[in-house]
Amino acid sequence: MTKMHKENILSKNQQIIFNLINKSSEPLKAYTILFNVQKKGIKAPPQVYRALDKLVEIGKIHKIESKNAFVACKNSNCEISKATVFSICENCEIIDEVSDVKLSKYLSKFNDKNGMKFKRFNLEFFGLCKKCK
Amino acid sequence: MTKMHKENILSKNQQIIFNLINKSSEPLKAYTILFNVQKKGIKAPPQVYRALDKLVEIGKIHKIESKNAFVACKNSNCEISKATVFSICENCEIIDEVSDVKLSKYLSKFNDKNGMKFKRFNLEFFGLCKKCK
DNA sequence: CTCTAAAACGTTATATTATTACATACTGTT
DNA sequence: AACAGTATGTAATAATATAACGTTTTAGAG
Repeated sequence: MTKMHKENILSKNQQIIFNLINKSSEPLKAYTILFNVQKKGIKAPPQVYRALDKLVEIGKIHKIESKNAFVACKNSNCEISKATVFSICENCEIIDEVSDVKLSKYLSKFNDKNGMKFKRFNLEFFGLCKKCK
Repeated sequence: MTKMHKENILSKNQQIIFNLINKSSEPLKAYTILFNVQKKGIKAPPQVYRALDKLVEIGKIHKIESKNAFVACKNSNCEISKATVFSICENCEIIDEVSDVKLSKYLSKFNDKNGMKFKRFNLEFFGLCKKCK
């Protein structure tokens, strides 16, 4: 018998905000999201941040820390939400989630010299994308 | 003849702020820095942020993106300021710069499938440190 | 030395990002 | 129905960061 997964049905606000992020071609910032969902009744920052926190927690979206922006996870409902790798173009700011199993495994297995056991990591690569170089 | 290095003499504000960060046992946030250097005549946020930007640029300090905090570089005046790796304890928030040549080389050589050439990366590992686990 | 361009500085105001605090409502058990 | 846990709505405010000025200092070039 395979491991059961909780359905992770999204609440109303979570669904609205996830839909917006998911159909966006670029990472969205919290206040950009807020402006775009006000017509749907989400009027205040805490509503947005609470939904974002939850969506990050369950792996539906990721936060690009260096940009304070959020993207939908592209990796099959994100089994690897605890192991994120992004590529960021320093010119046009286009951001992609890097899916490299070898890299992810390598990093997931990494242990430092202080005997610290890592549960999670976030890696952000910067450079110039094809178009901008 | 060996390659010449610019001295990178710090300006007054840069030196004050670097000294503070360098002697701190933990990452410092911009406004914590501001409060701590007001007696030295640095009174406004832009003065702090400008110095921080410069110090990051020349590799004397690094920004921990997930914490909006700054630490002094521990790697011999930081030849590798474009390739940073940190370990962060999720409980006590202690942060260390990870110096693993193999890891750094592996990541520096990494190229993604979109033909993007990376110039820089930042990796943040999260877990529980020895004490907290 | 003097001129100049770049870097650094000082200051005010404001923009952007994120949280606290508290009251209310919904959801899924027992 | 009663309860616990999650989600919601709202107002206020905290924390982080930048814009836009004008001035001063620094480091080289001539």
